[in-house]
Amino acid sequence: MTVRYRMEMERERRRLSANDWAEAALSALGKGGVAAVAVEPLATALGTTKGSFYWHFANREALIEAALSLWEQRFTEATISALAAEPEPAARLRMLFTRVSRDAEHNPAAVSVLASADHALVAPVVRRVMERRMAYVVSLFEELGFPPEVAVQRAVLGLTAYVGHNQLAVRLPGLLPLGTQDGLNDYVEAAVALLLHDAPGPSAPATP
Amino acid sequence: MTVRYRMEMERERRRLSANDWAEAALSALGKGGVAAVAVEPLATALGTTKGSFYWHFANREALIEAALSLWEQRFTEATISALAAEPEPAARLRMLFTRVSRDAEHNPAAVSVLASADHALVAPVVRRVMERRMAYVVSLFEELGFPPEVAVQRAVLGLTAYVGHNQLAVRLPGLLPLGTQDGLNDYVEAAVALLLHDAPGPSAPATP
DNA sequence: GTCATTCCATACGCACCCGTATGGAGTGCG
DNA sequence: CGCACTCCATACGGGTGCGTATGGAATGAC
Repeated sequence: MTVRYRMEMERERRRLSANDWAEAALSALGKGGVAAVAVEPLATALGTTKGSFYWHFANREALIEAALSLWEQRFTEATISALAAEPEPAARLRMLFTRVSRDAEHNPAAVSVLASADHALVAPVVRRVMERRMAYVVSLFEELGFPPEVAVQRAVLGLTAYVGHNQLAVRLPGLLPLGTQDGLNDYVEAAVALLLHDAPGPSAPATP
Repeated sequence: MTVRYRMEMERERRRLSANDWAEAALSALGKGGVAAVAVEPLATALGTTKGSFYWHFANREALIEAALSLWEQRFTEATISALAAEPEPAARLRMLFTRVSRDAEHNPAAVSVLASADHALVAPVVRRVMERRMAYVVSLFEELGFPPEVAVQRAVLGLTAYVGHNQLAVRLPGLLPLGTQDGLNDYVEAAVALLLHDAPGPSAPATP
C-alpha cells in the first residue's frame, strides 16, 4: 500500500529502457522516415522528456542506428527463416510473393527506409538488406534450372515488382486495382506463373 | 561602357524570376525530397537571399506547389506524348518500358516525390500521376486483347516493376545486376516478352 | 531509515529555418 | 536629371530540434 500512484492517471509513467526508445524510434521511422526519428517529439509521444533519452543514448545518431538495427534483424530474419522449411523452390517463390504482397500495405517501415536511403546511416543497412534479397531470389531461380542470365532477369523483375508494390500500396492505398483479398491472391498467382514461365526442371543445366 | 560589372566575378548576379526559383526547387526536390525545398538553403545555392524569394512567392508552400506543378507537367506529358505516335500497342509497351528503364537511374525526382507522398501538397499530385499511368497501362493491355482481369494483372506487374526499378536504380545504384546498357536492354526485352505472354490478337475479345 | 545509484525533469545555449519589415540598390521613363 | 517601380539585402522575432548541465525523484542495498 505504499503511495506509488500519485498523479499517474494520465499515463503509466513507469521508467523507460533503451529498448523502449528504440521501439518508439522504429515506429516513428515507419511513419515519417528518418526525419521523424527526433528526440523531442518522441519524448512527448512517450510522455517523458529529453532527460530520459540522453541517459540511455549518446545522441540522435545512436537512436537511428538502434532503430535500423531493430528493423534489419526483425525483417530479414523473419522473412527468410519462414521459407527455409519449404524444400520446393517453386513453392518457396510462391510463398515468398504471397507473404510479401499480403504484408505490403502494412509495412511502411520498408518504404520509409528505402525513401531515406540517401541518409548516411540508412544507406549501408538498406543496401545490405536489398543485396541479400536480390541474391536470394536469383539463387531461387537458378535452383529452378534457369540459366544464370535468365535467372537474373526473372529475379530483377520479381524484386522490383515487389518493391514497387510495397511503395504503391503504402503511399497510395487503393491505387492498385486488385480489389479485395481474392484479387490480390489471383494477382500473385498470375505473377508467379509468369515468373516461372518455361521453367526447366530443377537443377538441370539449361544449355548443355 | 557603363560600369555594370563591379563585383560580378564570382556569380552572374542577374536578377531572378519566379521560374528560376521553381526550377531550383524542382532540382532540390529531386535531390532531397520536399524537405530540401527550403527557402534559405535555396537562396544561398542561387547566390541570393530570402528577400528575392518572398518577392516572387507568398511562402514556402507556394514554392513546393510550383515545383510539383513543374514536375507533373514536364514528366507526364513528355512520356505519354512520346508514345502517341506509335500505333501498335505492343510496340508502345516495349517503347514505354525501354524508355522508362533507361531513364530510371537519372530520374530522382520521381523517387523523391513518391517518397514524400505523405505530404499534404504532394499526395494529390503523385496520386493523379500514378492513376493516369495505371489507367494507361491497363488500357494498353486491354488493347492487346487481354480480358480485363488479366490486363489489370499484367499492368500491375509492369507498373510496380517500373516503380521498384526506378527506386532501386536511384537509391541503390549498382544493386541491380544488369551490367551495362546491353544487359539492361536484354532485361527489358525479357520482361516485355513475359508481360506479353499468350497475348491474344489485338482488339479480339478473349472469352467469347 | 540512510544512502548510493539509477533515472528523469528543467533550464539553458546553439543552430537552422520561416516569415515580416524596411531600407536601398537597380532600371526604365519622363 | 529625377522619379517611380521592380527587385533584393539585411535585420529581426518566433518556432523547433539538438545537446549539455544540474538538481531532484524513485529505487534497491544495508
